[in-house]
Amino acid sequence: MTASTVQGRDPASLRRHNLRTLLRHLHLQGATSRVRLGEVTGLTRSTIADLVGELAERGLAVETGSSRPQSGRGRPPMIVSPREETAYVLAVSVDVDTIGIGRVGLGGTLLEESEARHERGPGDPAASVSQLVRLIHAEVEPFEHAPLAVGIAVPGLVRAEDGVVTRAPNLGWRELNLAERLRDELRFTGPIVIGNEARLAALAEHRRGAGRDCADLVYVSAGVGVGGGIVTHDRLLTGSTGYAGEVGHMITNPGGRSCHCGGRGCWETEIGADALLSQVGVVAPTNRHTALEELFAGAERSDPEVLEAFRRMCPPVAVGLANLVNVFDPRRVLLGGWLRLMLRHTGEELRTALDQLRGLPELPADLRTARFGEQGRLLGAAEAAVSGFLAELR
Amino acid sequence: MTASTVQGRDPASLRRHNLRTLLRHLHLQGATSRVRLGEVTGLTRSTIADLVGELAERGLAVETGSSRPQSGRGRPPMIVSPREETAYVLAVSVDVDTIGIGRVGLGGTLLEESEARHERGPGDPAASVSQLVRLIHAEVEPFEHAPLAVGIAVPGLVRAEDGVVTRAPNLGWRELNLAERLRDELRFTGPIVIGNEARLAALAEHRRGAGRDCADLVYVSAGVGVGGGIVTHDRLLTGSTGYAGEVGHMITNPGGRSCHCGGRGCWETEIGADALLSQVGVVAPTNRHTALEELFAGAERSDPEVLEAFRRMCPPVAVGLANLVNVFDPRRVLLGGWLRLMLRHTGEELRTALDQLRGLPELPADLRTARFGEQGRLLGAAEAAVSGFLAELR
DNA sequence: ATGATTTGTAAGAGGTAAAAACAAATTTGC
DNA sequence: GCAAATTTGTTTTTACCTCTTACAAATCAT
Repeated sequence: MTASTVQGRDPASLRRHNLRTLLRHLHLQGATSRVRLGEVTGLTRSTIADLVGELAERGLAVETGSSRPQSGRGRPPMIVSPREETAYVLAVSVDVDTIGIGRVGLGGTLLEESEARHERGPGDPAASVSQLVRLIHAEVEPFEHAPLAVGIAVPGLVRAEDGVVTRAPNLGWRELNLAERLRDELRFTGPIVIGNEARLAALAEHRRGAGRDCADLVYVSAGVGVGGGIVTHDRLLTGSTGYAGEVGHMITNPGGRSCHCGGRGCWETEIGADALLSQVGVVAPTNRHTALEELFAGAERSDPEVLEAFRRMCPPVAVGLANLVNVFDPRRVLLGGWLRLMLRHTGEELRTALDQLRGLPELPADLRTARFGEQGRLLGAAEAAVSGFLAELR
Repeated sequence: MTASTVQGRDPASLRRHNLRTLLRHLHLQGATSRVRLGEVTGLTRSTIADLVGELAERGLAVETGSSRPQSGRGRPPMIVSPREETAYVLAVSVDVDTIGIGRVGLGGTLLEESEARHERGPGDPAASVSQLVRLIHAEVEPFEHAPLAVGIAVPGLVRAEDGVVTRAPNLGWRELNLAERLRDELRFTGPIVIGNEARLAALAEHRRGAGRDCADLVYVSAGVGVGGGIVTHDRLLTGSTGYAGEVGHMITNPGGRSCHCGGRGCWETEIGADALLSQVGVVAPTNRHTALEELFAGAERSDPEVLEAFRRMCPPVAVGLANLVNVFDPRRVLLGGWLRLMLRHTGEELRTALDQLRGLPELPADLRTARFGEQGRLLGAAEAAVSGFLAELR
């Protein structure tokens, strides 16, 4: 993400700004009539016609003579739609064991998706990088047009100013300029945007999920660890080093156990997978993943033991949520991972615990389940890629 | 704060944008040569000349044939300065017992300041409003020109979208549209911006204080209560109801005492004035204010008993700071109120407590004392007023 | 004093969007 | 069916803003 200097200076930048506004609207709202575009942007019919013409020429939009339903009388309007065939981004989700790739059209629909085992070298990102290059090439190969941009979700810290992955402990990466390495090996000149997976999942929820209408949003997802992302003023929080929104390391129990981050009493140690599993009597499982799957399955069939475990977890979960709500004052709080199950099955208890902790009954927190599960990070990577493309649009 | 629709649409809005950019630069950076303005904005000499001409005509800027020191050879540049005499804002700080008013010139200097006892009615804001009107009129009276805007700091919750004071318990206000009431009684058509005092103090630190170069900033001030404000991406956080940044009600001790907010274990109950005073053996003082003054005086002369109290307060203070740092990842943390004294006298202990709690030694928190004390909220109100003026600039 | 350098000024050109006038497509009313 | 009303698209003209270019002014270096 290169820091764009000034928004608008000369007439040309004014046009870029208007083109961007139109494209962003098409991406987020989908097919829109020309007239509606005019109302939204404040531009006149003639200007809209001109701008849309340019978008069509560039292969970013298509105009279709109005589709079916005729609402008023007058001449039926022309409908402008994002052109997914030629205008798409590539979304990549790098995980510890797998790499997911998706092609997402302008407009936000996931056109294709594929997954591969992540063949990574010990501590050395070289193997990962070259596998990424192969996978991306394979994904783009069948299509005539190159992607507009590439977005990559990574389980690690990403410095906002330059997109460098400063630390990804689970991958063994440190200070890796992934975008630069990929740009060199990929022969791709468009924007390559890197982001933390949880932050990108939050972005996906904000743009297309359960937080579409919320300018201020807190997203928390509990799995093995506790990740999250925060949107304020319709923007994803990054902080000065990309650590912002790393809610798992709030200190919710100052006297608690020490955390792998080096801190003490982190939320993650209180409500992470191990804490949850210990509530059903599973301590130090041989395979944490399958143990969790079993627990989740138990929740689905309303196993009383599992529900009781959820109930006992409500207070520590509520402490963290109370903190977040009291500091960020979000319009909505979205819960992912197994917190979704908790909200669904023992939501009443969770809300009660939260209300008791934080007071302010006239400003109740709006807890909801996140819309996307595993797919969130991929969709978020796509959204970040689109934003990157729009930012660099010339 | 009326939500401005689009940034730039037509050529006229482009000019407005450029005028705004120039004015903002002059306000924040002070006198600047024309050439430098061109470098900063990317505009050409001729355009700068034109724009500066308009600013001068409007009484917002003055051009002075270059002052003294000649650096290079060529023709000496013309210097553009904000014109404080005609371009100023009014800053107001409404407090429980006093009302402070200041005249702040474009450029940020406090030109005059005055204070009056706050004569408020019981629960009814009418008396306060009419006193504000009188004080503001008296302040503006001697000057030919009306202020560009008015900014008001209030000890209460201010809804960001419409500037309504939703709750100010210490004043007995609820759902008060202060801006509207003042606009009617004041016969003033310019922007009137209302903000929470702690948030505005944070803004002042960001724009002119100890956080000038920080896009991400956490400000915490402890007095009787614990207030704060948070800046991210160079913007003040407001949240959906203006509660964002109300750090005193983070829950730092889930098992702690109940707080007046209705919550439990709030940071404010852990590190507020009463908690601090109890550390020096003062419980339920007859006059909390004078007891605090005494304690602070003790700190100034390094009274060992007071320093020991500070030391004992380090852990609970550190818990809240660790939370904030881990969630916001700020470039810097600014401490106000008596936390300034704590940092100055027992900073070593505070930093140690913080580091032990939060781990991440490679991302150390940068704790600093805030620059402004009581004056911060007034200067912040002025900054908010200038922002309001720039936003409404036509 | 002369040339180099930097900055200010003025006139003309280019690009962008708005305004106005007109054309096209559809519904409504008869 | 046909005309009027309505809405939208298209074309032309106009206005605005900034840039480019050329030239003038003010200072320093030699």
